[in-house]
Amino acid sequence: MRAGTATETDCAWCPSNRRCWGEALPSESVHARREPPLERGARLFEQGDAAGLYIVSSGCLVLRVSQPDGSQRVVGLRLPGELVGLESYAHGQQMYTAQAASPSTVCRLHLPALGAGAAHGALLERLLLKSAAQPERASAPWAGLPAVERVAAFIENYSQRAHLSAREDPFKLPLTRADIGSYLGLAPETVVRALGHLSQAQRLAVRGRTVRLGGPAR
Amino acid sequence: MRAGTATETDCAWCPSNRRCWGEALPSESVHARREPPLERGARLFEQGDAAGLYIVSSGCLVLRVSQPDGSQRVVGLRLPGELVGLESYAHGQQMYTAQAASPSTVCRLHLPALGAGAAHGALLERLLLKSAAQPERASAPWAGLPAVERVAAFIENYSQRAHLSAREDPFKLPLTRADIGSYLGLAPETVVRALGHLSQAQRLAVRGRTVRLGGPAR
DNA sequence: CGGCCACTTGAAAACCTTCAACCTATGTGG
DNA sequence: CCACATAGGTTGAAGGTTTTCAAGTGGCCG
Repeated sequence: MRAGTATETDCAWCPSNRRCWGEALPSESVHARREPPLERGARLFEQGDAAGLYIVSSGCLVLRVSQPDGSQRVVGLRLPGELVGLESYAHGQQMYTAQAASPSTVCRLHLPALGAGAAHGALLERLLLKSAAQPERASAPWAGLPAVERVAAFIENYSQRAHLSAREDPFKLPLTRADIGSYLGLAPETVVRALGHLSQAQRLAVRGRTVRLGGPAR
Repeated sequence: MRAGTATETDCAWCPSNRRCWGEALPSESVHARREPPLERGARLFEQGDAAGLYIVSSGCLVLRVSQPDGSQRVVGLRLPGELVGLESYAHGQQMYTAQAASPSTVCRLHLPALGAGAAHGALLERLLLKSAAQPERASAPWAGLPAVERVAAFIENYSQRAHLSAREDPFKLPLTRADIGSYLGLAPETVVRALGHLSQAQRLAVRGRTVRLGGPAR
């Protein structure tokens, strides 16, 4: 799939650096490695691969996640100037598979071993800004799922993010049904009915805003 | 809505710093300003306010965007240890309104004037990691919209991100209908029909994967 | 030319939204 | 302390949208 050799360069010397960084760069500021071109369909990395951060120079990458049930979903697009694989630095491995949707070129950015200190402030600063500007982060993983599953995914996600001591402890949702609906793209009534179904299927216990994961059985 | 006084502190001295940063901090490393507590319903900032970056210490914030048609949508949640307002540093102003869903406390992080150089590498590094770990970025703005609008929003968004020279120029979508559908949470057939409707309404011209924005009229 | 893949179209079924009514909890003023 | 007002929550039925299934078309490459 991938052929050719990678070449180490400084972005300041790259003719297309404005597309990537949006401004002229002082030399020595951003060190990158241009990867061999990706033909249509080639994969830059797979979900689960070792962490690695890239910036798209030309073309277009599609990001896909494999779901537990074996199906795949597209969770993002990356166009020139956008970052690919940033999430991997927080999770230790790639969170999605990146595949070229059209012939593409990318450069690998070497994050100087995180923790090495204040050495590369300028690069970090640029990356942070870019990251903040990035339009999408693995967009709504529940898009396309039936309403019941969307609500279940939301509750599950919430309970993980809130640092709940014991998974069995009941907790209180701070949101109204209308807010949950607005967040998931569902009508409030649908949220109510979905919670009802989940309750009945013993996947969780709901009373008002109080929720407990896993029915009496689990 | 907001009462009390903000107090400048160093996160290293804060009893709850592990919740925010997940590890012990060397003193002098992260300087923050604890804001007065937010009661339920209080707003930390409004969409359009001046840029500002906060970290949630306790409680829960809901992020809402006002849509052109006047309606509001919930686009995100922030729980303790998560960042609020990061996007504002890339866009110059807050991209959403942040409101306390339950009584909450937040600290404001002072990003030393961006561009000031490598001074605060450690903080930048932490922020970048946090940003990469952040589960959601203003999640799918098209959730809940009818299929036709979702597809329209997707095409519009794509054409803006690709740096297309003239808005009238036709361009080529690198994705199949199935991929677009997977991304938007729609069946491929629905994407086809939606494109048909948009074409017929002269909102865009589609032939195969070639698209031109705005009908012959615009 | 044949095969494959993407794309398109139609009809039935499933799902979700909408509308409307009603219920429950909470808090306020009398 | 009770009556009432309000906001959130719940339930049912009708209607619209989307999905699914099935069949057929078109382009590209061996």
